Amino acid sequence: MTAESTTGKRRYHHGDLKAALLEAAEAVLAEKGLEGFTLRECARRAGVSHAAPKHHFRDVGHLLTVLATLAFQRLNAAMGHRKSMIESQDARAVLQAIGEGYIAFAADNPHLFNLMFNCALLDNQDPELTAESEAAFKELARSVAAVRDVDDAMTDEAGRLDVVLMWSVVHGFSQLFIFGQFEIGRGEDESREAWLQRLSRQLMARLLALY
Amino acid sequence: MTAESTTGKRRYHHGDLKAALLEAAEAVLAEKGLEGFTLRECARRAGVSHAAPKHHFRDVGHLLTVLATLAFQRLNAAMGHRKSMIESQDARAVLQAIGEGYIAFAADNPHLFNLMFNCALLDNQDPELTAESEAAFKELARSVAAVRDVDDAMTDEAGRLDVVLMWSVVHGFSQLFIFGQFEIGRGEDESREAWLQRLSRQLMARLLALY
DNA sequence: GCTCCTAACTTTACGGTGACAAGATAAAGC
DNA sequence: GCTTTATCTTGTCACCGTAAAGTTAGGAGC
Repeated sequence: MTAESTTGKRRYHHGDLKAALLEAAEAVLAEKGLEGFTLRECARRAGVSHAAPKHHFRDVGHLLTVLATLAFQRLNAAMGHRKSMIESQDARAVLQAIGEGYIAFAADNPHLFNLMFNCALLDNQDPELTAESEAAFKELARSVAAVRDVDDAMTDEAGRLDVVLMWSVVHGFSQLFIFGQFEIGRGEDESREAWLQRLSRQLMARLLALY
Repeated sequence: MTAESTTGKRRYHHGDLKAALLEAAEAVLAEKGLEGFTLRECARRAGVSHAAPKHHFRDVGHLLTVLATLAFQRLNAAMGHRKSMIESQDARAVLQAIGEGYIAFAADNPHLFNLMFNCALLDNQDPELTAESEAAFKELARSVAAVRDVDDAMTDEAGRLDVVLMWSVVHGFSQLFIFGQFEIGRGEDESREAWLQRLSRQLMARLLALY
């Protein structure tokens, strides 16, 4: 792909700079966080000059918007994967899987999660971004509808409320977990991963007691 | 206090620059958001040179940490106020009031809420900040304990889970509401405030059905 | 009153940032 | 081969946070 990897010499034309910049951006985001994110650092890692990104992205907000769109795709994939992993496709089990998938994605990609839901630089009018974001929402709403045994959860007031509740729980938990607010109740002999898995499972189960 | 307000002339010594900077900081945060926040803009609004803040705050992170500490105090006050407003001190009514207070604060001060829970520049080791943050958490845990009719909600596993659930709901809802993710289900004839009030009330009521 | 000390603030400077304009280069089309 | 065009570089600008050094004013001791 990039000639550099084979010849070791830098070409004037990168080859696939757009993808390379997005990859670099995610790495920078993971290392430095949103406040430490800089476009120039991305360019540096991709091995190009500081002005090179301009040709592929309008500005830093545009790059982040595209990255967030990809992140939403991965969130959707994560939820879908969890859903496909369970044997019984019982509505309650599906909802549980969707919720755990949401939380697992957030815990695995805290920097991306933060980007998706807490970045003022994002262009929320961007059609591709909103499409992916709505897809995530609809996946969740569909699961709630199934548990309520209706076609569309958003048609009646009670259904809408349950979707809001469900989303709030998984989102709030993810956020607070990432921020480290729950560390108090963690046993010392338990790994962070195991603890998260247990907690998210219990949380969803408790919530399902409403039905 | 500041001589400027009475004489109209700028003094070399401000008088109460620390407070003035914090006030300016909140205004800047409200206008420009966290990504548009600059220390120099704060200094400008306080009518001092760009290096003046250095004497009162180590760096930009320190200023934001102090501001976040004040914000947590206000969150605690908001919850306490809601709690004091209800006539019956029934445990369920109290929990409902606490939750609604949390959400109301977030909706009224989205910029501060974002600062408190989504800013990597904050010094989470700061004792004053952690003290206020823990106070908020304890207020919530206490309300959950009362509903469960126990002294301390954090002693048993089920109690801890309910605290986590409760916090996740109010926090996640606040976050998503601020981000505008719930605009879909809003009637056009309803004001944003009335809608929020109704929604948060219903949300807490639905959650209380667990008990 | 005076002097001295020190905290509060200003000025100046440095490296880094995003955005923009203009120039250089290579790849692709004819 | 020649031209066109997209891609990338260099150079510049205003602005940022931080630091060092200089300036001012308020207060303590006399």
